[in-house]
Amino acid sequence: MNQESFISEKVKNALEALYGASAVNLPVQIQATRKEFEGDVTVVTFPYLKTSHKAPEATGQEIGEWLKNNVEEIETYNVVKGFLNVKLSPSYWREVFGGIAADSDFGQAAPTGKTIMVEFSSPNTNKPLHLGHVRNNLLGASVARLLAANGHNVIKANLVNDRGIHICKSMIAWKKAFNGQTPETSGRKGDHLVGDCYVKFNDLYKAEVKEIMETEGISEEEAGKKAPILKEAQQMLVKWEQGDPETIALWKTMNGWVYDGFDKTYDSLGITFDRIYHESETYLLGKSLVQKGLDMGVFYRQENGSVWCDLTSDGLDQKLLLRSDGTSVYMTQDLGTAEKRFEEYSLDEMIYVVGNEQNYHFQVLKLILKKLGFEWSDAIYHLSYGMVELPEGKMKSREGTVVDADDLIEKMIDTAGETSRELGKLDGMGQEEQEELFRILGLGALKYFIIKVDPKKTMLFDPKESIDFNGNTGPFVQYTHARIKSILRKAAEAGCTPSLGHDVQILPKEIEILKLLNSFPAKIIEAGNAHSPALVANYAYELAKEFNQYYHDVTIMKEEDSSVRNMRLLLISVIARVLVKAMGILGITLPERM
RNA sequence: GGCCCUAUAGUUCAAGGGAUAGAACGGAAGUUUCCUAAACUUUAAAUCGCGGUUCGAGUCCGCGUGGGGCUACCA
Repeated sequence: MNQESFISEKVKNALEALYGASAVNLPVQIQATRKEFEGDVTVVTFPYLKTSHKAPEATGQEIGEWLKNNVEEIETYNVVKGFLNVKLSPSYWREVFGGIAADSDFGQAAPTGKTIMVEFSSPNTNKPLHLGHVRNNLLGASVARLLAANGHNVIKANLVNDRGIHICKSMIAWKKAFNGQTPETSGRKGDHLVGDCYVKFNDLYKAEVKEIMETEGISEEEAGKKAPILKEAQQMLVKWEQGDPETIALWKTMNGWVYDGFDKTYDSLGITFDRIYHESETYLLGKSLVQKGLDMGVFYRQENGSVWCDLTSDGLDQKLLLRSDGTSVYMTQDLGTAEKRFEEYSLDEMIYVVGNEQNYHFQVLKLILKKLGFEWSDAIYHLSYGMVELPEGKMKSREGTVVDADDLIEKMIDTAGETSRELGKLDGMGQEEQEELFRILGLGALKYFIIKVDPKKTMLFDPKESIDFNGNTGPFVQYTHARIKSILRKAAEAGCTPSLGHDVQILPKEIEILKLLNSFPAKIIEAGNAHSPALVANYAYELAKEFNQYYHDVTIMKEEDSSVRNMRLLLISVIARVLVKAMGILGITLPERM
């Protein structure tokens, strides 16, 4: 229990004692005391004025006096307007310190027994991953770890879009322009090679359309429909659906290249999945739900045979669920997939990490599931994130401004290397060790930069300037950790053992740090409830900053009193541990030295 | 047209209805005999506009303005 919930409970006792049993239900507003005031925890007393029938100051005094007399851990209190600042005793903090130091997995919540699926990444197999996917992947992976830290059983799922007309386009272009080329013979990473095919298809298509327009003198729209290469792609899709062996074989081969390519990107981002779904296997799901909806009267059938759900009474539109030719749409598939997942895993929550351009889709998905009578529709959460924009605006593949994930990662690692060399930090480090360090730093910078931003906001990414290694960044936290480890190594060499002596004096500065450390578990819970790893990132930064200032202000190895020195060593070792845990949730490794 | 998101220092981001809106980068000025200057200290600089709810609003509500997204028998 941290200091805030501790005081919160005591305030409830005070309210009951002072104002009667009914006062227990009054809200207890607790916050950390601002630095400019004396105290550790602040109680906001405005909500009690009506019950106490007294002025804010008098009410604060009354509650403060009761707390001081009845709670031995409370040392003093003071009242400023409607704010009651409570100061806890040194022995309280000593106990807190000991508790944290003894908890080897501090910040990890006990198992809750809840199962949560997080679906993220969900790429198309016709183009390599880009910056937008990077935000998706980093967000999804860190939310999954955050929920795991909250004690939930987490299933990381990836729904790969491996079928449809777009895949056929890549296949056609490969046959026409890349025949015989493989990732091995071309030296091109598989996902990039297939991406090239997709781009090539569009080039060929455009050329055909232009020619038809000129020779037949018809509009671009009409010519677009007549282009032979598009017809070929459509025929190929039909063949695919019929299971034509040759088509299926090529499809499998090319998708295989893409998966190899994706795996490399996932690997460098440190991303894994527990369950991979392929749309080629799930796209027929949901059709049975259409019948169910018709039977229940929540769907209706038009004369042409198409099936719809009327959502106008909920402020939305009509939603198509089955085309007149009997084929299903994306929504139908998503309904079916959701049902299957909840059945298969008895999920308590299902989180979709998908860009905000699909907000409407998920609004509709939840609503239709509710109308179909699934109680778990409320357990669906769309973790919607904003786009990543470049200084010149949105990424546009046509203008070649798409930031490729692999290029980006490589560039980050290179930059980390250059910076390290400039700073001359590489003494006595082997080549391999150096490269591993550059990877850790480059990716740390990238991950932190992206995760620290509130997911729902559009974020700006400036490839030239945005990635700093100073300030509120991943490398700052990494640097802090490396410094602590360096001190601890020296201490170990000198034979010092971090420990908390019985009568060691703990300084106010140190109590500040203990407050911050002690709020870590609550921060994890708060971040988990908000599905927001950004809160964890900001916490880690705060803590790292506290350390840097602290270390500037106190002596450790030079400290003559060995019990004080050992206490400080213990304190910084706890800081290091909490930093590792917090940054681990973000998927960021903290180096031992740098 | 309808629906959703968003607006905070020059810039990129914070701020569970609470006290004097907090950092970082960039600008100005300083600090190297515990560790590692990727650090630390000092300093200038902001809530889009108008109403409302509240003891108290950057935060909640309404209207307006700017930015973004969605509104396919595409996925």
